[in-house]
Amino acid sequence: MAYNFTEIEKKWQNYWDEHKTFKTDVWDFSKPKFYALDMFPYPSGQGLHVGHPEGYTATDIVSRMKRMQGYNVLHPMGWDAFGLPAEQYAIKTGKHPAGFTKNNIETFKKQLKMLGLSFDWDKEISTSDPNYYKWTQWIFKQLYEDGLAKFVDMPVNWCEELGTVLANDEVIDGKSERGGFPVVRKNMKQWVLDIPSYAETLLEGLDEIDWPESTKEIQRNWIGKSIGAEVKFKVANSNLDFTVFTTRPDTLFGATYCVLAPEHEIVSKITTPGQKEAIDNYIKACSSKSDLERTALNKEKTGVFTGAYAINPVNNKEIPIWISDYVLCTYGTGAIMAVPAHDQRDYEFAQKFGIEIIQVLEGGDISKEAFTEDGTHINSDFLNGLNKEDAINKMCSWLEENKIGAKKVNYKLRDWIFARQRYWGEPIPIVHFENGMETLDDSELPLILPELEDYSPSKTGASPLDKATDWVNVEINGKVGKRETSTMPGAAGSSWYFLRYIDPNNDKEIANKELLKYWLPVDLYMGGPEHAVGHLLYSRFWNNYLYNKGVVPVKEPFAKLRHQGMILGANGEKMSKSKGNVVNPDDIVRDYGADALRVYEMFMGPIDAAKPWDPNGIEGSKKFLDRVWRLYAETDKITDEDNAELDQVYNYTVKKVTNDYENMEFNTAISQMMIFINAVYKTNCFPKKYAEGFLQLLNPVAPHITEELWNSVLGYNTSISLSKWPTYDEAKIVENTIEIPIQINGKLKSTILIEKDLPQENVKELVNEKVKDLLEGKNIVKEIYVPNKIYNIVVKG
RNA sequence: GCCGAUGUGGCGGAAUUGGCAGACGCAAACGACUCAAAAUCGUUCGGGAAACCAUGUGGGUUCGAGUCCCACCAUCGGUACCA
Repeated sequence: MAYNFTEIEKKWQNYWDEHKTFKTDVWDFSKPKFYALDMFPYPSGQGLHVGHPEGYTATDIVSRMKRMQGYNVLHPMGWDAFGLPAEQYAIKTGKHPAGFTKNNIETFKKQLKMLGLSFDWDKEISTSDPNYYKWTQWIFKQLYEDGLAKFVDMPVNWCEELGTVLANDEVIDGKSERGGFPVVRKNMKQWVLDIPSYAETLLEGLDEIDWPESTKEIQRNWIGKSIGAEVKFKVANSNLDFTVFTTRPDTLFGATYCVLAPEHEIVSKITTPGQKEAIDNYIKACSSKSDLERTALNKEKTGVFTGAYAINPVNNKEIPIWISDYVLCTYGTGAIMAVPAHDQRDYEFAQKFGIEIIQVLEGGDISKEAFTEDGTHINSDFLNGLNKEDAINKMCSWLEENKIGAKKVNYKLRDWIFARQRYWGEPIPIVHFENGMETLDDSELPLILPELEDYSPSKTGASPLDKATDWVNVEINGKVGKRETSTMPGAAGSSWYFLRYIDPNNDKEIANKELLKYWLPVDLYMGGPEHAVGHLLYSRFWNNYLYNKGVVPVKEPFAKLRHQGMILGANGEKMSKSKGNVVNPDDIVRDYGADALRVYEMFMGPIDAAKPWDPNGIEGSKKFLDRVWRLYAETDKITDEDNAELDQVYNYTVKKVTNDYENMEFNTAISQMMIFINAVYKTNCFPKKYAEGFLQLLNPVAPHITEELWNSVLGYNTSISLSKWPTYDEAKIVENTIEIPIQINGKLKSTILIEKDLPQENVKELVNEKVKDLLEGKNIVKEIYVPNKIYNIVVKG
């Protein structure tokens, strides 16, 4: 018989709600703490998809086990409620985003409760709640006062279709991450956060945290540290100069020209009259190119000679100055020295425009391509004979002595563009006056979003908030000003939400200091790998900043991070409506129950791997739960007697499941529980203490059925969720009789049963007797015995 | 191009980290129960008649390799003129 999961699951969900079973007393410092966090969802109108329960179940399993092991567990959930999709929907329907966001949250919450997740709902937060974004605004204010939030005129990623600027991580292949609309470079006055000033801190912090190595590597690449030198070049026949950045100062003798970015400020000053027209045309052509065009055209080098020459400081040779868009104004100094013999890009450029190529390193064939590896220096005066490392050091010293350059570290990491010309985000608490700007006083926070008739953005870069004239025009201390009308990006609210869960209703500070000290860092953070350089970098930045201010007690917010892999459709492709392979968790819960869904998603494979959904797989998981149910509720096997037959498998199961949960290897934990149940089916008597222990092991994965059996079969009237985690007896796990494989020349020929720790001589005797026939006429060269593991005989002839 | 990850039966995946490859589950086949089917309970289940051959391919180290080393191929992620 199959059990009535619909009834049972509802019953226990209500029980947990009514009894506040999972409410965390954050002030109880008597126990060790465990903070288990999920990346909070954006409450879209689509509701939950099957990917959500995967990560949430994983943290829920660990949370439930830790709770039973005596930890004080914080396991909260909330809503990343500001963002573009809600706004696009508001524009289309004219409805206020707050209204339908609230409805979406209700739907999400209902769906999450239906999955039996042990969240403490008293800690719930939403980023669009003024009581929450008051503190997002407060943090912004601190950043502004400390000079890390700046209002600057700079080229930004402008998406006309969305009517807003975008951060670098929101632009993929020259198109907007949301919607795939074209993105162009445009100069605008923008709010940016100075994340580059934290580049080194963010890089170093990666060494201290337990994160997937691949994710750390993505962050390292994104930060993009490179060590080199800056070198000053004088412009011939003028008193102007410019500075280049290079990682290969050792190749300076091979520099045969310089290239400036088209936007470089010195270009107009050095261009000779004869070259002016060509230069102006080139600059014009570059500025109208979109990012997409620039990247698409990167195969063929283009550029124009300025007519001016620079003086190579090491040998006073005059070398031509060109401009080209292969040099970016946003990296380094926007100017390079070009060494065509030893840089592939310079090589292509020099080949195309017939510029001299001077080899300064031995090796390679520079008639075909640049030689970019290490080698002995030649044609380089005082560097001759040195290798790369020594030559770099010697050149840097020389540059410093002669005051024409110095060692320099550069990072690819750019300012975080922090304003969006949109409605549905946190208002920036700044007022612009005739002469300057000011932040709002703390007492004025939260600065609440005004109501609007029309949420649509303009194509010109004006924010929808500009239309709220009553709100925009303010008078502060007798001065008349205008509010800042751009809003913060979605990643603002999510950069610190994990702090707020700890003390969600505090109206004096972002959270109580003592509580932060006890609860931080997050012990387990679970979410998709797609946030590697967005959210996961921004929140580390904010947390490091707040640490420096003494607001939070730890530098790194997330001590351990794990990713859940994507659940693919049954055909192995990404789920999508157009492919018709979408699995809806509501349907699965209705047809099989939440426990079966949880078991299946955890059993599918390693948590971080991408796995296809198999409709038969969910059946199999349900069958396993039915088997457990029948064993407990429909047989008389459970007795007070002992059963030595189950000692080994039971104790091993407790050990393995406990370790596997700890290591987040849920698929093998479930396998072991299946092995245990199979063993119990084969025997006549199921000792009650083992029956209890097994239910406790299964509880984190399948909380409803285990509560029900704990209560109705084992007769407890308290929740299994609050029971004490089972222990095991190591002595009972070790088997006394061991089957030893016998190999001849490394190939398995036979096996033999021996007593554990039998002396080698005795094993040798037994083995040789066993494979006597196979050894006939052969010379035994060597015998290898790995005690209690394997016996290998090497023979000849 | 560069950086990172992955590659094991018909399928999802195990393998105590160098020691019996294929645990557990799905699918399939057969049997029991049933008038019958479903459900359930058993049994079989990488290939090959066997010797043997099998963990993407080709080499290597080792008594012994899915696991370590070298070269390559494929798939997936990240990144892209970053000097």
